[in-house]
Amino acid sequence: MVPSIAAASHAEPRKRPSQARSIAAVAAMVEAAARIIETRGWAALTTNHVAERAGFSIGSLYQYFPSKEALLAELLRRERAQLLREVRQATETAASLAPAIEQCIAAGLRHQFGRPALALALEYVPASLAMHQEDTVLRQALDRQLAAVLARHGVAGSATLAADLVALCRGMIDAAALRGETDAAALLPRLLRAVRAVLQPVPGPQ
Amino acid sequence: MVPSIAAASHAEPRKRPSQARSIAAVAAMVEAAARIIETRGWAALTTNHVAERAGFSIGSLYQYFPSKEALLAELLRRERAQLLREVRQATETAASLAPAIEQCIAAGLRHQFGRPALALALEYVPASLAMHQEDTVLRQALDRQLAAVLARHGVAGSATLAADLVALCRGMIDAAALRGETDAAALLPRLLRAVRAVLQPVPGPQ
Amino acid sequence: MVPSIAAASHAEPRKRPSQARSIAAVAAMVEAAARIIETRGWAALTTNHVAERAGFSIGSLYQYFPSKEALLAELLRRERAQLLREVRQATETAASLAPAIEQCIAAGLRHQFGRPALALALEYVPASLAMHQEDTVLRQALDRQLAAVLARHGVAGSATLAADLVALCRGMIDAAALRGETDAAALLPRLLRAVRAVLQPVPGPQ
Amino acid sequence: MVPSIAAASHAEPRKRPSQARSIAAVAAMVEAAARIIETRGWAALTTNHVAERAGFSIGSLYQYFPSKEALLAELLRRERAQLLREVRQATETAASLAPAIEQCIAAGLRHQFGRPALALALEYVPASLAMHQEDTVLRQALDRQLAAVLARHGVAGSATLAADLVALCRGMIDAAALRGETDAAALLPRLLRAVRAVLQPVPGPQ
DNA sequence: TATGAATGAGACTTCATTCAT
DNA sequence: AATGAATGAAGTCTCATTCAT
Repeated sequence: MVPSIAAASHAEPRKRPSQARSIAAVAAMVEAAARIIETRGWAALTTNHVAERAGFSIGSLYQYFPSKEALLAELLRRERAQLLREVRQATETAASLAPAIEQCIAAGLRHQFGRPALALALEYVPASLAMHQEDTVLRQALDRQLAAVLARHGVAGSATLAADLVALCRGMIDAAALRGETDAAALLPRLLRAVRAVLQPVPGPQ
Repeated sequence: MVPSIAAASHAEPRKRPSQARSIAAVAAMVEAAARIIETRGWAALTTNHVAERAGFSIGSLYQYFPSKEALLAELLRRERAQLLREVRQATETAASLAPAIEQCIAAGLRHQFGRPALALALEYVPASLAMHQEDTVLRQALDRQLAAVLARHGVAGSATLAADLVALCRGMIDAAALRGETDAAALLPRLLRAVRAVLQPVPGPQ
Repeated sequence: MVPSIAAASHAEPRKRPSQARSIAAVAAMVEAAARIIETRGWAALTTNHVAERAGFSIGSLYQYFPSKEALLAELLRRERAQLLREVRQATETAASLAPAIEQCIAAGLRHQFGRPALALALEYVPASLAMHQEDTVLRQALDRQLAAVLARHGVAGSATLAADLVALCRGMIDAAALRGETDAAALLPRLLRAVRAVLQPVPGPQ
Repeated sequence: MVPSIAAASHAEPRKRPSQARSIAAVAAMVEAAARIIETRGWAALTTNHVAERAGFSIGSLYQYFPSKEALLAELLRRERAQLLREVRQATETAASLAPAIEQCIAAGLRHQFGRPALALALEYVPASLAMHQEDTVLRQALDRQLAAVLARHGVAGSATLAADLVALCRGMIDAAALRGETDAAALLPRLLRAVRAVLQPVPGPQ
């Protein structure tokens, strides 16, 4: 009856926390989850463990989240929201395409290398219907964000191109992180080069 | 949420199967696991289920694999070995760099779109120490393979560049698969363009 | 996710037990459940407790029953089947209506006073969809059984009448048990009298 | 399966409500409980749910009732008191035995078919020591009520007979309700006939 | 060697009840 | 008096793994 990830309609936190205490509690639990994933991996992420690390009882956790999955979804949102915000800001403030791109990539790197273990783990969220939807939504938001910048600056075919560029960067960043690279500064020029190259008009044959 | 994988001491099959029957048994179990992952996801991959689908008893499964993790490792090896083999062949038979690259990418696409659900799922293997090591080894093998081609054809800085190229392709392919793209032919030119662009000598700032 | 009685499709035991050991295991668990209900009430009927009393691990219990509810359904069936069997035999062997009725009532009394606490408790099965259906089916079977006898012996309006007679007896027997009466012999004549009276042709006014 | 009711020391409301507000609060909570049982069954009857439906905080509920069980006991009393009152009135105003009986039965039918789901559910109160005592007391009160009428009208052996008559009616009414019968008018003559038949002097064997 | 019944730690979740505010 | 956040014991159920046959 319980387990296996029920296709849940409850990937939302249980209370729109209105009071300061509630907000703090939710934040504490999400952060506890983040730290466990970071330090001990998905396998150690049990609801009891999260509650304990957050300094609450298990009952309290379930007062704020209807399920383990909802907690995870919230964590995913929290992390991705941060990235999305930075990307949005970059695309809105940059004067032209080049710096916009550059700042987006920088944001991506900050996101990945700020808490590398966490960021990497969140790319591999245990699949489940609800989580997958959440994930899809957030990925699309990022793709759209970039597509908009490209379009605004007159780049053609932007939707697919944007998705490819995001995917390409993500692939390179994740692989670097997976190999244990910790130097974002060393990665940045490689990313920039790749992205610029792909954005270059295709040289005609010959 | 995720059936935790008890950390097993070795991720090797229990016996170098000497008899034809053993080889067939191992293959049947690995394939059963693959089919379950493909059709019903990680959550449904229980050892009992695998044994049943393979037409064996659970006891027999544990005669061939010391742990669930070892079974997974074998599956991962099987899949990646196939890709490695094709890539090696491509790099060895191709006359020059361009067709070598092209055939590598084609191999990657075949691998991903041959059994898309499986390939995608295997990028999200529930992390664990042993699996992670296995995964690392196989990724490095691929990276080295490509680095060798690049070096042979006089491309400088080949190690990092190779890793980046592999990562870039993997990122784009996975993202496409995740979005539900099923048309490898449509993806190929985008990959080729990206790889070629990155391989192009950097235009001087002039 | 777990609790509250999920409207289960699984009120059937998990294995049609084919081997002697399985049959014994199922029987042991059902009987353990019966004894717990008898001695300590519904509240003490936990799956862990049942398994322990049956001398099995909790895992084994779930190998034979897909849910707590299925175990209960099996117990209900076991008990009611016994009653149904006796009633069927009574109705088939009795030469005329009077002894048929008499033997049915005697069967009812045996059933109730054989294991009074259990019989009483089973009249108050915690409602749930699956259990309720099971219960309904078994009640109807009993009603139909009696209706058939009545019809065979030329009593008109038998369906409703039979249901009423069964209900009337059940009410009297349960109430007696609830009051702590333990003397079936004292109850039998009262039941007989009531049933005969109701079966008597209605005396015309005047 | 059944939310176990912690054995509470007393099943009395916490205060003889002296103020109008208290009386209203108690009534609101009891009615909320009734409605939940009616509409969503025993499984949904949680104290938090009751408090919410009644428009109070869970803390307030525990100011008026020492335990969930006390709340249930109060509900049981409320429902049975209503029935008892009607029965008492019937027995006190009726001129002779026949109409007294008739009105008692009518009261029983009103009680059952007025709020059928509730009345039926209350016959299946999750057993517990305190509730069982409460239930016993109320059943006895009803039995005594009827025994008194019988005695007053010169029917011999009234105590047991009364108990049997009550039980018989209860059995028939509950079974009808359980089968989904909703027509009290159709049930009344069957009940009357049964009761009258049982009250008839036993015909000599002749 | 093969079988599959048995194990049991441990996961998720609920809900009656308390108590600081 | 009222609130509702917090508690935590306890319940159901799963699944990797073992071992007697």
